[in-house]
Amino acid sequence: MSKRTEKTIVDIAEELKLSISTVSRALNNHPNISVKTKEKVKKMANKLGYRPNAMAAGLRNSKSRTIGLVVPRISMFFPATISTVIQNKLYEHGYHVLICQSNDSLEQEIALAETLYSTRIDALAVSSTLYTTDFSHFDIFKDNNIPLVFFDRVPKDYQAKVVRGDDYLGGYTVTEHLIEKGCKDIVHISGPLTCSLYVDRVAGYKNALRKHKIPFQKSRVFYQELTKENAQQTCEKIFAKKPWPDGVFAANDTTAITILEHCRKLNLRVPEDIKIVGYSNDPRAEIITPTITSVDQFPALMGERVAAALLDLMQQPASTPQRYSEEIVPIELIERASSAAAETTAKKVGKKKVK
Amino acid sequence: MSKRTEKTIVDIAEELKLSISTVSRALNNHPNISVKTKEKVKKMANKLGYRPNAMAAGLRNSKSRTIGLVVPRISMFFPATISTVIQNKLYEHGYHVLICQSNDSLEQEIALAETLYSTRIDALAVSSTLYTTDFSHFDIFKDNNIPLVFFDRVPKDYQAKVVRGDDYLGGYTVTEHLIEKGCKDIVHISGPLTCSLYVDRVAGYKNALRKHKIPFQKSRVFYQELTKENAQQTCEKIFAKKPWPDGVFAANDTTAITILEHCRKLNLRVPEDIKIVGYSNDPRAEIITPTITSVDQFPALMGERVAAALLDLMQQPASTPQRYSEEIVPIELIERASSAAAETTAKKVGKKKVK
DNA sequence: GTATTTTATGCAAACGTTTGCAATTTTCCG
DNA sequence: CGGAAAATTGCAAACGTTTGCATAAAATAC
Repeated sequence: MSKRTEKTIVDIAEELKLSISTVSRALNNHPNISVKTKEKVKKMANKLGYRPNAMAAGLRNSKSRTIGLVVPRISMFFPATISTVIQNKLYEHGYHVLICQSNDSLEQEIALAETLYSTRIDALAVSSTLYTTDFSHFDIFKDNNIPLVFFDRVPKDYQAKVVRGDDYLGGYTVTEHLIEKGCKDIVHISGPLTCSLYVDRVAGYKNALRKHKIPFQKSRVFYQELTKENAQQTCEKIFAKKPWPDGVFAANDTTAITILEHCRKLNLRVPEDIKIVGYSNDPRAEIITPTITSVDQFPALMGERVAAALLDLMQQPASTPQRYSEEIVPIELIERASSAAAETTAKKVGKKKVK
Repeated sequence: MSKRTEKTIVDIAEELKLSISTVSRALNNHPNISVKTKEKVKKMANKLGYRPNAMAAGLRNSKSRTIGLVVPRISMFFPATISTVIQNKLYEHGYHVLICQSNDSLEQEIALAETLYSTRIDALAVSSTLYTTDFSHFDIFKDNNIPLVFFDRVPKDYQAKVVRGDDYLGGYTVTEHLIEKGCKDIVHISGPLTCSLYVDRVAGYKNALRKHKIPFQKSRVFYQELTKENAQQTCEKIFAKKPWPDGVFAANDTTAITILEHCRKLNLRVPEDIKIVGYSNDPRAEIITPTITSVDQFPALMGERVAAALLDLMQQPASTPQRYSEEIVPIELIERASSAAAETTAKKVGKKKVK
């Protein structure tokens, strides 16, 4: 294999005794080129096994047709689903998506911003690290009029297009739900407050308590990265001394599941002795016994909104003042067995899948 | 914002009254450049907010520093984990990974191969569609000496580097396990035979049966895309008429879970009346009640092997005859409650998490 | 049959790097 | 201090496209 095998439009031009520009235009279906020539060119391109060089084209018109996507991790249900949707949607429009993971490390997120900029992505969508409070590493994109969309984990005070869930309402709804089912002492396991969405959920939690005249107790809220390990530790703390809570609002399903398992070990009955609600509606929530009440955040819908926002921003001329609107994706409480009211437990559990 | 804001090495050169080449070399730490100049250049680069243009560099030396990754879907546990590992590993070495999803559509896979080639990726890793039997759309990569690694769902007769699980052993081990636990009539729900890994698992299943003198019955094997919906339909068929099987070997965990739920509806006790084993060790398998025995395929290890193979192949000069070796990642049966022997059920179930 | 419009093609510059080779400067040594 | 070797720096071409402008060819009009 002698290398030198890469065919270019120059080769096509020579072969056909045409100019390079004609070939380029023919391949791009430029209207000024006659149908006859176009056919000839395309046929020859095929024959020679020509493949366009995206880097050359990209360099020429400073468009990479690639979009950056930064998420904490794709192994988590919620961001994975969103990423899938974004990618498929944008692919339909001829864009590649560079899916990158920050692994919830601010340092990695900063590095990613830098290298993604170097690849001259046409737009960027990001769901930030839990610990990102300063978003200035994304300034480059703004400064250069590169569409920038934040979703799910979004900045608080940073001018940019935002697509997020209704976390205040989520927190409120869950808490009120638990109260209505009879809980008087509800623990909330939250993510760190460096992430605004948890701030909102906590606010919802507090307001629901207030509305129902239940005193808010600082000691009943825990702030932590929502991993299984942390959930286990927190369980130890919660159940170290009585009184035990009769309700738990966990800010994700991994945490809810871990608590459920812990309760099982303590021979606490769920939902009779303690009710549990998670968040995000992870597929595991409806598989475990008892099934866990959770909050659906409609990740597919969010993905579509993000994709639409990206396409929209790329459409409008760079001169257009970037739109900094905020879109809110609805949430829906999915009631399951883990939070059923005591007397209706049997019914509720039996209810699912009534074909 | 007047555009024209993008700084280039030319700007740095002018600012510093240096030549473009010196600037380029300085930024790349070329040994011929004096330390003093390097510092000066880097400082100015910073000051001007210079960011290298990866496309220009890529065009010049026909290296994109980007690697393609094609998987059926990233929302599935197994490929998601592998993708994560590959991406993180390659990122450490300065490569981007374009994670793309074929959505199990051959058509999309072919299109992806084409467009990924156009972006001049430096290497490609792929886990194919269930239905890919003809792999010739990847010929372009081979013909142009672009490293090509297949993993998990790999081709049967196609010259390329391959990293795959030990599916024959997996099928054999699961089947023998069920037999040893007392099953006499084992149904196997397999993926379509267009995908070689299922061929291997079926072979393992058959051989285990033969070894234990259990006749193989064609009607006890089902071939289907392993979705929840298909699993439900197959359940209908299996339990439409007696005798019912006393063991099920499902080729993935989604299927195993669906069967388990179906058995619950039929008031069949698992594992007492029927034992179930899944495949891939999805996190859901150890959350459901009873927990489901499954086969760990060590996705992280596989991801590392794939990443290593990619890096290795990119290292060696294009002239080196491409190595077409096959690496086999081990598997391990993770025994759980769903396949425990009748008499030991209690013990087994109680055993997990004995702190 | 010439002038004018319309349609189709070609020229050449530009995009931002990298790099072989040549040129220049510095260092070193007797 | 002269000259050679070593250390720096610069020139210019190349990577494969796209595109404004100019030109050529064909079609239309008079």
